[in-house]
Amino acid sequence: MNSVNLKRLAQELNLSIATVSRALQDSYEVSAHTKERVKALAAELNYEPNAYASSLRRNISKTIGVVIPEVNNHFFSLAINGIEEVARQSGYHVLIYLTHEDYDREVAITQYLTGGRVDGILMSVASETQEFGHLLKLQATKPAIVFFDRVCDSIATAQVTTNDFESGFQATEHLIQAGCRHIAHLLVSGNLSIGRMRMQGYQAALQQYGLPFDEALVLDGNGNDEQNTALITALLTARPEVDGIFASVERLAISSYHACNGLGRAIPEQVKIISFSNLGVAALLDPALTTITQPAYEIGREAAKILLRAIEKKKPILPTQSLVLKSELFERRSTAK
Amino acid sequence: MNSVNLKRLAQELNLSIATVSRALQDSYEVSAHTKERVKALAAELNYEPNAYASSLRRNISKTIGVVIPEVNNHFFSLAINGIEEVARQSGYHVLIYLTHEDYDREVAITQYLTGGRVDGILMSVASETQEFGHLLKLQATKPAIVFFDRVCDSIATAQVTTNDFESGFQATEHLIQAGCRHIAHLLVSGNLSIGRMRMQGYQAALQQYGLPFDEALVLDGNGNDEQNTALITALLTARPEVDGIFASVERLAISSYHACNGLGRAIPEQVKIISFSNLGVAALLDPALTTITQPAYEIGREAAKILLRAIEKKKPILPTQSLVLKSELFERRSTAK
DNA sequence: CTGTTAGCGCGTTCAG
DNA sequence: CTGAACGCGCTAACAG
Repeated sequence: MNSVNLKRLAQELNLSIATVSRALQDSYEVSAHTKERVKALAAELNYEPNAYASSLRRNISKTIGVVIPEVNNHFFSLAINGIEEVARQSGYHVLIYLTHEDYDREVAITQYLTGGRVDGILMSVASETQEFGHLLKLQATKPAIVFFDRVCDSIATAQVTTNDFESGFQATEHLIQAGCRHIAHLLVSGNLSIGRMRMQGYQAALQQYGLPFDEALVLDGNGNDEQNTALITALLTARPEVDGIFASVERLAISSYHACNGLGRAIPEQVKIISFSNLGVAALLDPALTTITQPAYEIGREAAKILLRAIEKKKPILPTQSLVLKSELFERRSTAK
Repeated sequence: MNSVNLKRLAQELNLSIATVSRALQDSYEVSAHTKERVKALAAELNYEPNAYASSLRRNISKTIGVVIPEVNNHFFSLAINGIEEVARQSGYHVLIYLTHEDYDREVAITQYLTGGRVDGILMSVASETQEFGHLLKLQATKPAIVFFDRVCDSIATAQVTTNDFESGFQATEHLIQAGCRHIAHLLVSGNLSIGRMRMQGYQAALQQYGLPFDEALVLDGNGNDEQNTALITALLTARPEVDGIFASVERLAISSYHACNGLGRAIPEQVKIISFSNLGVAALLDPALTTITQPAYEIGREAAKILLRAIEKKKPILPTQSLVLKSELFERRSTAK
């Protein structure tokens, strides 16, 4: 272990530990001269305070935990980016935990976090999670929580989300205005709040434009890519009138792309595709795919800001601090019509 | 703060703090009966040990730090996945720090980590980093370090890398065997070890197959996507004989793809492209792009395993424990010729 | 088998 | 302005 501690500095300078401690904290009750001496030696010996001793004493860890389903996803990794940025600026450290959409892991993780390891938590709940007892238990102990993207309404705290209903509406409207009359919707994990909201936006748009809602045009793409492609191919074969596809997640847009290519349906002449882009891939796939992008980086930043502000002020986080950011509909370079 | 601590348990059970502590650790010198009583109450009150007190006392944090350039990258996020997996299994926590390829941040981060916050560090050095003083300083204090992917040879420790020279050779050979005679190489950050190795593999393959090395066919793609696309377009225009492109990173393969499309060069009939895939995108772009994929997840796992094993055994990490994993050349579904 | 004691390194009284 | 003393919650050595 690193043996450069306050005691060592105090000995070398013939000062007491208390004075050294105060000097390093720029306490007003220490002479400028001693401050200089102390800081000089600290720098020379590469003194770094022991974070755990400090945390133990002050009951503050300067650490936040990020609990997310996975990291290998454009949305979440951008969010982490934003979180880390804000945390670093405020001198906080970031612990990361992946649930892999597994309920049991989520419970185990929240249990660790009860132990005072973190001052606050940023969380996106796993798709499997249906019970929220572990979150209530967590809330009962110290750490502040802010949910982002995948929220939990049972807990009274702030949430940072995107306008999924509106975006779903907008996406569908985009296809309708482009001339589509038979629009399929590919959703994922009906269990997730975000999927439901997007779906509702889809239905609302259909209704507003006087198009029928046909349940047969809604697919649940829970399988792997091959299975999804097969499902979509089957749908397009059975219902050749489908002229638009609204994919709730990017993976399904890619499967749609392959399905259309396989069937020789031209994109976008015969079938127009619009998709949420959480992978950042579709934008590169084909200029003809229109994407809706969540402001992942900003979501991370804003969620972290709310959390850190609450921690620093030692105030509870209120649901009224929730934020809804806007996704951006991104139409690729105009396709040669 | 959570006031369920050993003292509280001890009081309620009329036992000493020490006994409660031992019981919770399944010490052999505690009666089965008391163990039961203690554990029952601990479970009931949701006792979770204070991690910092324990760390302070035992001088072990059960935490590792991961220092990487960015997280929004298929390679690094998969690596984190592997790291988190191994860490979780061994009861370790994972702190994450992003350098954004910035030398000063890297220095600041390594300085924090001197403070005993972590037992070990997994690191991929920033592309900007040329001086390694901060890493030497870090090594002088406690934490064990293992480098992965972007290594630092000045530090005597284990590294987990991929066979970049061989892969570069193999990629070039693949193009040659497919009939290419004028192969361009797109590299990135000549400063990075991995880029150099791939480039050397390229040169070695050319030599072995008796093809000339033409420096004009090597581009450094450090700009943004548009700039890179322009550069490649210029190259392909100036040197129409180019019939193969070996991209060192995926971003450049995508730019190549767009450049070829812009010039009306058919892929793969006129130009064959092969690329390292660190984004996981190219594989979806076009079946005609052949990719070389680093086993990112395994790299993360193996690096973490080496690190944790050393920590647990309290033994220094030797360079001889280094590992070289193999990248996989992944030829997409045979393109209809 | 259990209790007492002594720190880990730091921040914060309370005295001077 | 500085020092002595205490305790955060936990573990480990030493007694019994």
